[in-house]
Formats: sequence, structure tokens, C-alpha cells
Amino acid sequence: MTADVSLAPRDPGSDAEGTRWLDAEEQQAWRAWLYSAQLLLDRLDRELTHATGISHAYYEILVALSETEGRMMRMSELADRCLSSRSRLSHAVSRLEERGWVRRQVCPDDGRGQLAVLTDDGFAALEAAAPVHVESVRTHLFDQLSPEQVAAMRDLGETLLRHLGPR
Amino acid sequence: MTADVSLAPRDPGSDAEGTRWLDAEEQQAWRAWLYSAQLLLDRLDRELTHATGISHAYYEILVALSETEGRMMRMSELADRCLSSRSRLSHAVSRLEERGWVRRQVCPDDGRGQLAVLTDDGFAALEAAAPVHVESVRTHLFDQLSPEQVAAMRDLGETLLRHLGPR
DNA sequence: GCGGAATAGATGAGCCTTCAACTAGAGTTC
DNA sequence: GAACTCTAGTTGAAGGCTCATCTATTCCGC
Repeated sequence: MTADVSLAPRDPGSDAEGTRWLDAEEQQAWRAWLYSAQLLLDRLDRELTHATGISHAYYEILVALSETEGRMMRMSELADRCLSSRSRLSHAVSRLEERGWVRRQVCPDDGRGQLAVLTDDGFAALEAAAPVHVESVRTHLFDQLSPEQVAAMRDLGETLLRHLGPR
Repeated sequence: MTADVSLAPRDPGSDAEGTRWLDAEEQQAWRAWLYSAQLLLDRLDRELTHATGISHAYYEILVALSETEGRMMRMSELADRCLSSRSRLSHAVSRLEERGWVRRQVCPDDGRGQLAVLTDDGFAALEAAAPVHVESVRTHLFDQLSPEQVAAMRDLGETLLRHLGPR
């Protein structure tokens, strides 16, 4: 309805600075995307956190580790995989270490490097959380969409990824 | 490529708990959406913050206020409009007050209520930030998409909104 | 193999968000 | 109109994220 850039059309058409304001159609599309993205991310994170005590950010770290050979990964690679800054990941791994779910290990190949290693407890926590999370994603996303919409979602996501990432 | 729920298919098809795991197609769609949403939100917030000193969260508060008659709104209504908790909004408005962009005022109709009022300085800050933000949204979103994709984005967003919100 | 630049990661301060109280005014019932 | 309950909003503590800074190691050129 109202859009977060609707300040714009007070000087419609051409603007002193030539700003390419959004028209009404674009604003509706933008708002719909923004609101739905914020609500969905928030909902999924909340349900996961409340049901399992694992935030979505932590969950992604555990998943990334669980998928590798030996359940371990270099800190930087893990950060990239989780769309996280190095600092953020470093803090997060410290907290996961306190829970006993991850452990740090010096990287044999590179004395500067550290390997984050998923512990058995960490793996067990992930196994317990995964069904909850999948069900959440189904309920709030896939169950709401037709197959065509799922295909459109994928196409949209991949198009944007080509521009924004993969880093 | 790898999905954050790919723990799933280790016991494909039927599962002890009957979890409806995602298949490969669904995982790719989900990952594409998740990554692109995170990257886009992050990018927009960063560009706005670095260029103007206003985070996207603050920006939305200022916009919501700027769109009302008298540039003022009840705290609760403002929180709903910004998809924010009351607590979060209360803290945020306090910080905006320190910047002199918003001011609080007791609500005449309801002694419990507060009105958040956008100041002239606040409006000026918003006017300065808006072109930057719109350009950012154009560059990273609309410029990347065909008209069909924009339509699909809107359809997707609205479909999800019917399920998730508007409250 | 020495000196400088680049890379990997950690750390701490400051801000933001969440959650669980808590205050205060409105509405409701008898 | 007193007592209960409900709603509006604030507050403070605790944890999370960002940014700037710092240390340790490797890489590169000579």
C-alpha cells in the first residue's frame, strides 16, 4: 500500500537530481517482496529458535560443517558459505564452542588458519533441529506456492544471485 | 548447490518421524531465494547506512511517519507498520530522538499512548536519504529483472503476505 | 633468507534486538 | 466506584553484529 520510497513522487517525472523514482507498480512489487522476505525470515528464525534453541544463523553454520568430509572447514570458507563476515563467524564459533557443538583446531597446511570442527554433540543437535526447520520451511513457503510460483522463486533468486553474489 | 536442509536426504523417502524433507529441486529453489534475500537486504542496508548514516530500519520509521497527516503516529501503529516489536520501536525512537529527528508527544485521546512525531530535521534527513535508497533498489533489484520477473516477484510476495501477515 | 605486503583470524567497544519485567492509564463488572 | 483485567509503552540485561584494530603467519621479490 504505502511504500518506503513513496517520498519520491512529490516531484514526479523529472527531478532536480534525476533520481529514478519508483512508480506505483514498482512500489507495490518492492513492498510485497520486502515485507514477505522480512516476515518469512523472521518467522523461520523464531520458530527454529524457540523449538530448538538454535538460531538460523547457527543452524547454517552447523549444516555447512555437517556437509563436509570430516565435518570440518576453514573459518574463511565457512564464513563465505554462510554469507557471514569473518568477525561474525569468529564470534559465533566461539559461542558454539561454549555449547560444545564445535571445536577449533589449527589448520595443518597453514599456520594462520583454523579449522572449525563439528562435534558429535553438535551433529546430534543439528539432527534434532533439521526436521523442525524443514517443516517450517514447508509450512510457510512451499505449502503456500504453486509449482509455477516455486519455479519463479528459483528463477528470481538465481537471477539476483548472479548480480549480488556468489561472492 | 548445497542446501541448509540437505541433512535431510540421508534417509530418503519415508522417515521415522515422517518429515517432509525437501527434494533437490526444492532445495535449489529455497537456497536461491534465501541467499538472494539475505544478500539483497544486506546490500541495501549497507549502502544506505554508509551513504547516509541511516539504517534501513530507521529509514522505514521515518518514511512511515512522513506519510501520515501531521507526520505523527501512535507508537503501536508505527511498530506494526514497520514490522517491528514494540520494544524495538521504543528503543529505536529513543535513538532517533537523540538525533533530533523524532519527538515523542503524549496522545490526547489516550493517556497511555504516545505519538511519535517527525521533526523538520528528521524530514530533511529523509529527503536527503531517499534518492540514495531508491537508486540502490533500482540498481540491485529492478535493473536486474525483466518486467515478467518483476510481476512474478510481486505475485510471490503477495501470496506469501496473505499467509504470513499483515498481522 | 630478509623485509615488506598480504592474508587468516581474534578481539573489544558500541550499537541493536530480544525477552521478561514493570508502570500507568482504560475498560469492565458488579 | 472498587477491584480486575487488559492495553500502551518503557526499561534493563543479555546476547548478537559491525567496525576498527591487532597479532601471527605466509607469500613475494630480491
